[in-house]
Amino acid sequence: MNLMERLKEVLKQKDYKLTTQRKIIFDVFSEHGEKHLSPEEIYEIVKTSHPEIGLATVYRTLQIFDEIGMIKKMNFNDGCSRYELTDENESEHHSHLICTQCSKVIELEDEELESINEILEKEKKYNIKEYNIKFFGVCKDCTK
Amino acid sequence: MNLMERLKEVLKQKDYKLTTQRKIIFDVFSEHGEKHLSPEEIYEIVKTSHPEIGLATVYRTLQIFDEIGMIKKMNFNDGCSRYELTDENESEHHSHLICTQCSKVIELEDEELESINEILEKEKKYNIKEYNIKFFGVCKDCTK
DNA sequence: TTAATTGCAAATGGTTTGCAATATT
DNA sequence: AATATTGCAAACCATTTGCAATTAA
Repeated sequence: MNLMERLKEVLKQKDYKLTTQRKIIFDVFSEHGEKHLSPEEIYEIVKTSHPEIGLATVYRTLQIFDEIGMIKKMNFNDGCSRYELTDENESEHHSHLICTQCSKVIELEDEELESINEILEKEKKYNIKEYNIKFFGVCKDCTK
Repeated sequence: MNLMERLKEVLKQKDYKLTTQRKIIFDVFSEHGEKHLSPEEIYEIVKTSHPEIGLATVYRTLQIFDEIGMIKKMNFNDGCSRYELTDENESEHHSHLICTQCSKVIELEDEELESINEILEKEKKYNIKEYNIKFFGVCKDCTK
């Protein structure tokens, strides 16, 4: 099942309507899957093809997408929230490297995260459902 | 060396003055060491004994304390930033459990974090200086 | 004495909300 | 047709800033 169909299904399931605006905003995520977009950035992208869409709609839509689990809200301490498309497979585990020099955000690869599962095992007594790990350091580009 | 002396020293080292207000605000951390306080909460505490202190001073002071490394700014997605006294020993590594039901924040114990070091080893190629891990789940109280 | 710091009030900027018009089911 | 959603503008709220008065060094 592709992403848009999944969106359609999950929206219906929660009694939300599939509006033109929601489709357009969701498309931005499909086309910028790798990035962590802020509401303002999404608004700017959407405006180029659909100038009539309001910023408030973007915010409300992001809230709903987050609530139904299609995207994930995150905070990189840069003054705004950022959103990333949820990965169907390992949906609730997030791990990023944030470069303290250029502020670039790098997604860590699966293989690099194996040991996290060990920690989760250890922490089972807390009923952990999700984790969010940020490593702060200097990325390869800035190290040069 | 006690905390206040350390503050005094680090402030001087960075050419900041040790003002009455800074002492008062720092005392709040000594007295509420275990909590993650927001600027507003600190302001409320401080006001009871020193009503003349302004909220802006609290914000500016927290910024400086964070900059000089005496406290650490963190974000629990509850609409404000929160600060915690820096631990001299393992200063740059933070790990919390956030209860998704009661929003309580629990600091994880050292022993529970051993495996994090393994990850850090693995990630050395990124020049990692600091990490910040949040586990989301249900705490013991809420599990009952 | 002099530059940093403070308190206050006003400004800022990301996010939310009220409401009448519009679109989805 | 009934209800949710939209766009707009105004409101909100955490945080920042300008400035004249105060204080630490």
